[in-house]
Amino acid sequence: MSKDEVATALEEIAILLALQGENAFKIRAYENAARTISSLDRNLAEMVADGSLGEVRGIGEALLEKISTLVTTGSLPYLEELKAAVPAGLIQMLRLPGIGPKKVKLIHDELGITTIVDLKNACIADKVAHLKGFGAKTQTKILEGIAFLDTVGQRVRIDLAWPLGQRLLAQIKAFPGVIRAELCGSLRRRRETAKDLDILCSADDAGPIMAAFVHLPEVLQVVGHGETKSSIVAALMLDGTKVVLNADLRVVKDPGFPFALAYFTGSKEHNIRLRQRAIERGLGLNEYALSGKQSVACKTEADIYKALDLDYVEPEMREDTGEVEAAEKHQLPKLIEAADIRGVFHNHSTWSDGAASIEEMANAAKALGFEYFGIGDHSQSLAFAGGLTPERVKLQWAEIDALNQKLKGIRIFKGTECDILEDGSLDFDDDLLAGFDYVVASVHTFFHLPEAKQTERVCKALTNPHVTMLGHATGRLLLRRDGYRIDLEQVIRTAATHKKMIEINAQPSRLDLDWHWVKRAKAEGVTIVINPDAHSPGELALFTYGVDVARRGWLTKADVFNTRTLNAVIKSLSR
DNA sequence: GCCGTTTTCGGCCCGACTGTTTTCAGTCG
Repeated sequence: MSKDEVATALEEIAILLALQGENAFKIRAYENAARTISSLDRNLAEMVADGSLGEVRGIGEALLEKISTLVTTGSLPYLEELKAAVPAGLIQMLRLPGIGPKKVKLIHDELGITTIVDLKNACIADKVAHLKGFGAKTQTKILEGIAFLDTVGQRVRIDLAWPLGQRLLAQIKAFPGVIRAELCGSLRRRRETAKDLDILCSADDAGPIMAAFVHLPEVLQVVGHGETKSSIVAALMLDGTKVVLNADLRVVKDPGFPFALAYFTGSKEHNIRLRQRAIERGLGLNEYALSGKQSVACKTEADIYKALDLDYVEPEMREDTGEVEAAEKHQLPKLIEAADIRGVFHNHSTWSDGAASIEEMANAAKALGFEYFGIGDHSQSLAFAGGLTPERVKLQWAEIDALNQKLKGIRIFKGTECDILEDGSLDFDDDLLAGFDYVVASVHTFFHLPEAKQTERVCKALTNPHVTMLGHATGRLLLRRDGYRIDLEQVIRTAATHKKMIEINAQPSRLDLDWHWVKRAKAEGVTIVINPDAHSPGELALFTYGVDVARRGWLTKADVFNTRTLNAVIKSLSR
């Protein structure tokens, strides 16, 4: 069983225990273990085998045994027993806003309800309002929640959440009396998806700001309206997609702004580490202050970290995956920035399934400030995407040569996104591949292969001397489709051995390689390349989402190939 | 269920808001 599968199993245990009314700290132990396992940067099976898993913080005797069983046998009797004891419908109920494990348990124990449908009927029959701790409002809230179940509370991709967040933020900044305002939460940490928007502002008088917030034009529903905190459901149409997200606004006094900013940026796990650190120093940290016998004045977040004897941690690294330790030892990397990117390689034109000519794409790349730009249209077997035959490849090369004569200030590279065939061979023969400046090797077919076969297939492609980089390593589509099953550990090692790069595909629906694995790839010495996989001029700008992933994966400018100068890239590709 | 220079028991981050309650539990982040 893979790391992610083990983590999912542990999360499931935590949820099932909560529904049984177990001790909250026991539940947290499972939640923590799930997170710890998914962010391990070593092979889990190896750690089970050599016993080093038991040395990991948060993994004690009981968890070690359960994880070992999961890894070696692929299942866990304890989990199966829990599942058998808890109806699946109860887990669905947890998605209802304002409804947690305690209330779900009561609904089940008192009314024998096991499905959402039964719950809805019980609410309509006015049975739920009479439960202890429930009332008419809770019952109404449950019914509203069921009606919204399919639209609200779902995670949303960052490229959709970000514009909605910015739109709300801009209006809040314009409210009279607002001194400072910022997007916090997972959006500030640049997670690939968001469940809600956390917005913070400072002002002397919170009342008018709360009132104005719940009346913004994007408000679909007011969930809460307190003195300093309000929650809304906000909606916005973006390119034909209706984006619906919960948004919370908190108002604090301006001197407390840095504390609140740190607090609401999270992650929760990172905050807990900071607070524990404050306690060790005889201080207390919350969203208002860092204080002991007297409060420690902090003008910025950096001051807070300094007061805790830590270097400043960029929001993207605040996941409690080693950043606190690194900040203590002054070993945090200086993260790459969008401005460091000098060009991109994996892009499409009308030669295959793109929407614009090579010239239009190249000019758009130049307008973004890029020095070089690579076309990597599809290869022949991908007929549905207009894959190029060898004959058309040569015609395309001639066009690129002509454009390189004509255009100034941007160099176009001849590339291909060459399909990896089922057996791991490539879709063009070696002679043709040798004629490209670079080759992106990608999987677009046979997603269903068993993990070992898929891994062997991709690793074989990586041994081809003409391959430069691996495209979208898992084929995942965020919130829509899991990636194909593949042992990324082995893929990364193979890439390292054969000196191949791995792409961070910056399409917001992909963001593949995932940041957890980016960290791992860096540790193995693999060079990363950030590509927008642009199918139109406008999509070139998506590369910044790839930079976000790189930052979450702790990459510096030096770790990323396309931060290099044109001359350095030419030199490297001609080897 | 985990952890330990306060070490094998008794803690485990903490505050806002809501809805239910006459002082608080549950939920959320």
